[in-house]
Amino acid sequence: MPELPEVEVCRRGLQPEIEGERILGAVVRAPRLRLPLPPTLGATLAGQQVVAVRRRGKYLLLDCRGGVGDGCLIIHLGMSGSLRFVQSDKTPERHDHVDILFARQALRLADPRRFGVVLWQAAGEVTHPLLAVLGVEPLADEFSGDWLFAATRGRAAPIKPVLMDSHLVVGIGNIYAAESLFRAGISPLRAANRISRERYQGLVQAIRQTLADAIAAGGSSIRDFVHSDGGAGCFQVDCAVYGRAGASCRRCNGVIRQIRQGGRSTFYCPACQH
DNA sequence: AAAAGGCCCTGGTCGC
DNA sequence: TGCGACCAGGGCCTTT
Repeated sequence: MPELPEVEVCRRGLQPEIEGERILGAVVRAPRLRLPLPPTLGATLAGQQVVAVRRRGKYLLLDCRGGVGDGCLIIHLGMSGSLRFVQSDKTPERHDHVDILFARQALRLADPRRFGVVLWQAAGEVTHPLLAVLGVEPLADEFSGDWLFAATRGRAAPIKPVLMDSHLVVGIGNIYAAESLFRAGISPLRAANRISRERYQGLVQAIRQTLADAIAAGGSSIRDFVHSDGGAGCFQVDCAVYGRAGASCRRCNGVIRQIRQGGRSTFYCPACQH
């Protein structure tokens, strides 16, 4: 499932291909994903030039200029979304919901589970509600141990679901939350407001390193996919704890445990994480 | 305000 | 072999 690193790698793959290019139109084959698709997307995008490819959290933002009016195409890949370039006349498969048409190729969105989002935001409007509520970027300077310590005062919930709260910090999903906590030696069960400032500094470093490693791994594995949501769903092919229930911890040889938090699986090493 | 649970969706896996 | 139960999971929503 695409978390921040996957989306960032996707952005980097898209940028050289479409920045500065003109959109000829769009084909929309599904009425809705997580949200209804803009019914007039093709007409809105026709003639637009892509002037920038940005990322905010797990959202891809394609800034556009020209056409019927400037704006931004907002794409979220949900859990199972992927983008790839195809020849425009290539027969779409069952879950190929949207094509963005360029002169030499089409950018095709597939999303079997339909948790993704494609929206158009006209320029000049207030920040889209989906983006307005997002927290800080974990790779930005602002995201520091001091900041996270301060932000978690009064949060009695376990640290793992707190890390996954996109209103606090964006882009950290189930996999990287588990991996980062393992790297930092912090139990996913520990209350967020019972972690010291010093340990938060270590956690922030662990998060940054985990995300950076995954981006690096993903950047080296791109082929024709702009983004691949392949089996493991994470570029960090070599997860230390995620998906390893019952296996032995690589640090202490203890047994990796799987529990449920907030309806979601959590993997951790009870011996290494406190 | 925070926290917990439900819901959306499809494909893969597992037990009978 | 077929079928139903269950799981995966981001992010919204509602309820407490």
